[in-house]
Amino acid sequence: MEGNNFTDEELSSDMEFDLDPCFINTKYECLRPTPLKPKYNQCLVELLEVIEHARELNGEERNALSYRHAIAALKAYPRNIESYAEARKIIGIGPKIGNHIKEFLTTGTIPEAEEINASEKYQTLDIFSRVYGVGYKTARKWYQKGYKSIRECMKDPYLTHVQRLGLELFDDFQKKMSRQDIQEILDILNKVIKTMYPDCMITPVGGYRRGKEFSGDLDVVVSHPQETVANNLLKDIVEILINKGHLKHKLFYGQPSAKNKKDVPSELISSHKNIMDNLDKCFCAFIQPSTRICRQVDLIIAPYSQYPTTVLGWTGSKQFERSIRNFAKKEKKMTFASHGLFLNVVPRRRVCVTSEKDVFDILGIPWVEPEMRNC
DNA sequence: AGGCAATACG
DNA sequence: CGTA
DNA sequence: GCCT
Repeated sequence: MEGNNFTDEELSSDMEFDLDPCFINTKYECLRPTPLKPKYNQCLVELLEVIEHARELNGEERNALSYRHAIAALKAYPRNIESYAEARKIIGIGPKIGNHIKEFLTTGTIPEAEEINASEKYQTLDIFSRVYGVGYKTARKWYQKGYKSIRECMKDPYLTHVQRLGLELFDDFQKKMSRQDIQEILDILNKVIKTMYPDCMITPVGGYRRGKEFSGDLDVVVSHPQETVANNLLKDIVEILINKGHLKHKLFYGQPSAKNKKDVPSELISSHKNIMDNLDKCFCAFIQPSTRICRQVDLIIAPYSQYPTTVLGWTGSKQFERSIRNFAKKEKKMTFASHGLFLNVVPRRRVCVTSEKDVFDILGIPWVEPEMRNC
């Protein structure tokens, strides 16, 4: 070190190697805002997302998760990454992904991502996995059987009921909804549901609430101040939507059957009587009047007391949800789920919340607008 | 070396 | 177990 | 694949 009379200033003023001070460098994505459309690192993020998706299709979930962490950080980063050293300082970017970034900085692309994009196999797996009811296992099975198109998959003799529906509705479900399309459906839901239950609360969640310009589906959380009324909510709503000709199919219909069976060491879980607090939901194919296109609409019913956590839990993004759950468990000895916030002490205790912000406050997470939860 | 979100349905 |  |  002798002879090197660098001042602190000089040592740390290599902007190239310093993280932007505005960036919140954390492994918990929920602790910082992540915009839907970042101003920086867009191209890099797109390429890394290609690799991430390929890992998922390959069944390498943990590997894919690592890419997701890195991508989330880059989306939140307030300027373009300019060096390998800079990238490596970001929590979540290790040697492998760091090398991809180095390649990108010198060549303008990532070879592995280019190979994946050019691969017929991945193009096909990608299509198959977009079918409702089909994950990477089924997609790969179909690919191995030699299927090349959705049409060929429809001839498969082992389709589940849901997969058959997913294939039949594939073309419609592929069509993205504009915010106006979604508003049209929301207007109908509001009118139909409030005519029957004037006090019903109806909140659109999912990507729409996060500000997405186009959505593949619409998620809606419905609740009612009177728990007794809320009991038949889903059944009544689905029934009336069918009667009015809006619903074409039920893709998934789960009810809160009072079966809290299993080894339950009993009474625990909640201090209240809400053990049968399964959320009920109906994923359905909804015919949009103006276009006659079948839209995937997910109706989620929440007991009034769980309304805030359900809205938070269904707003996403997927990574934001994983992050907030992870943070709650690791840093606060709590469990967060759509059906509530719990303190993991001896008798596991439900923590009452009256708003979405309550959850952030209790967990000690700075408020993040829905539009900034796009990690 | 262990963990990576959580949970219900078919 | 596979999917959402 | 990355963090602890």
